Amino acid sequence: MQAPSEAIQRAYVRLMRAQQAVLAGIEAALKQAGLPPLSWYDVLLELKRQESGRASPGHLQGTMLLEQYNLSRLLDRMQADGLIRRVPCPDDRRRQFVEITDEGRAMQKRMWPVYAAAIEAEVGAKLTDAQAENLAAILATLTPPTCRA
Amino acid sequence: MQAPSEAIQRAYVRLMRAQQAVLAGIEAALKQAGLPPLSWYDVLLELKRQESGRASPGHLQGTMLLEQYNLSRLLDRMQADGLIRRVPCPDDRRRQFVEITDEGRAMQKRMWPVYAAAIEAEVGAKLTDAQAENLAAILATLTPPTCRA
DNA sequence: AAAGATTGATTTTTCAATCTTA
DNA sequence: TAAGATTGAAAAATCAATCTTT
Repeated sequence: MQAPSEAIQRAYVRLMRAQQAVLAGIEAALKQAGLPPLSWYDVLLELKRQESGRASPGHLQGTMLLEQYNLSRLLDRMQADGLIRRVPCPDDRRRQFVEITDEGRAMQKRMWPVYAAAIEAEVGAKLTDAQAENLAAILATLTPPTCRA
Repeated sequence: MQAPSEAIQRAYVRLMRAQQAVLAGIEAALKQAGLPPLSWYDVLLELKRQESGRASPGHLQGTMLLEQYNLSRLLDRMQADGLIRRVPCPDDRRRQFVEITDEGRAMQKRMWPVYAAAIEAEVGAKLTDAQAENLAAILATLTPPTCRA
């Protein structure tokens, strides 16, 4: 058995706790404002970033570290709320595109101020920029290259 | 609105991604070994750490950052599997103790090698001890004092 | 009324297929 | 057969009460 060092164990536990605390604060702020959960924002932002306003489910899955079936149902809910729409892909009819709607763009704009304020409260208020740079650099080592923001 | 700086945003995103990647790796290792999820381990370890082998649900809730109703059902499942047992509290009959069973202790011992190897693979192999110390110190700032391992 | 814990109903996630096209 | 995506059934998480004791 490979026993992790004390230092590694401490870092691991704090990674879990810190993320949970930050995430809980942010989800609570969104809910408090009557807005949808964070995963919806992630999808909206990723689509909005594309010139075309579209991305393949596979791409979303990769950037969001989501299971396929999980994404499928997330998109169901977002489509039911009119924030995205599924568009068939002419080249390969197994595939499709997910496209952000005007309502989706409006929702992203509406969510950002609340989200930004929550990030500021949970992280910005507690770390200097130098600490944040340092933190980001170390954390990058723990994440596969493809999902590094 | 308080816009978080670029540095803060980067750190925030990487915190989310890194935790998710590490956690997914660990849960996968446990499942692969036919063991219960990580939250079960957290409960077992916290109980084992107590001299009496007992803790109040409120204490578990605090150390694990769990909702009350959520913990209640987690304990149901663990009790059904014989890993813990609920013991009435004589002083205050609203309260109770959660007590680890011999089976529970055995399960904790069985889980640790797999868990340890996964922490080593996900974190230990990617960070020096110095980086881990650094990381832990910065992350401590983001977590309420009560849940700092 | 408040604290500690649980429960019913609902939503979300997960697992294990399944369906369609390449 | 494999890739891309979805689905039914089961497990877990969530919300809004509820129950018991203080």
